[in-house]
Amino acid sequence: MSDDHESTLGRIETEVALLMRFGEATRRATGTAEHRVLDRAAYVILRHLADAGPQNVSALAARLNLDGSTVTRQVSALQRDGLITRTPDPSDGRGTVISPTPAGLQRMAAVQAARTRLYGDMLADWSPEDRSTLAALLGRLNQALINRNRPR
Amino acid sequence: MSDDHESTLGRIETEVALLMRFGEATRRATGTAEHRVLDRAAYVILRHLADAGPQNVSALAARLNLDGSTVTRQVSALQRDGLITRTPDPSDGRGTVISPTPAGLQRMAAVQAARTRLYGDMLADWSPEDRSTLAALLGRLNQALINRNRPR
DNA sequence: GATAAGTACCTGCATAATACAGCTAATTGA
DNA sequence: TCAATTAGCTGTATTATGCAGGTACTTATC
Repeated sequence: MSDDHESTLGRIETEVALLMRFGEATRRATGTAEHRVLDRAAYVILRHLADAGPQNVSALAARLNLDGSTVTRQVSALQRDGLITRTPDPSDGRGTVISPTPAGLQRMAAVQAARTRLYGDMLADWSPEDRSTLAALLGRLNQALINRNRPR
Repeated sequence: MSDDHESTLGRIETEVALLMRFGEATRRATGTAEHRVLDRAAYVILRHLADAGPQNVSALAARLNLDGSTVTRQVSALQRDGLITRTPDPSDGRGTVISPTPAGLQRMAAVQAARTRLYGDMLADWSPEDRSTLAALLGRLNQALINRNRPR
């Protein structure tokens, strides 16, 4: 347990906490008017549906660390706005499969593009190496978080 | 605007969004019982008081990207629990200076240590270089966020 | 194949953090 | 002196979330 380790971990902890604050503030500031539907988890849901294909509520909830009821409500809102469709699961009468609609994918892509543009602006003076290093390390950090939350 | 840039930025955007979700889930899971006081902004408030010294509500709100009323309530809760003290600002009769109490600093340090330990566990198999690189890049990312929010 | 146990989803509540609007008191500037 | 500004507080609404309970369906056991 060297001082180096401690201080580096402390810095990581600090920076992550700060990043959270900024992320929340940004989400609040940007998501007020038009696409309020994509607040919070909704964007991540559409994102995951686009990435991993249609799936049911439970799978989404497990993947996104959310309660099933929360996902149910998010999905209902998304359906109300025509961004996803619910179809009965042919292999399980209890379940419903959630699929993104073209409009949903479009909306998601628009938000994604806006966010990506935002990062592009902010990181305009970063070297490509630093950018891809950040992406890689964040990916590893998230993987570590996943492994911790799901020791399986 | 090469494809490399786009995809790297996209990855950063993805990973940050995921990190947010995990952070919220973790906070919810850990902060339930005992030190619920340090939920959300409260921890960051104590943290900032410890780092930057006693200051008034407005300064905290500006620094933490929060509404003044939110900070007022957080500070009230912290005072109720004996973690900060309010003293009249000698140089401005309207203001009150918020100072951490020893108990507050202790509580903050305990949470900080727990979080740091958590990161230590998760990043146990990371090389010291990768850790410090992550810390540095997160710091630069936050700085970029600060610069964007306060173009000043 | 009948019944018990488990699962998927939904709904009704409660909670927690937050913002906004409006208020009072104090400061500052003309 | 008085208008404009600022610091902080309080009332109200919003929003995302979890938990508890209910219903319909599935799976396993005998």
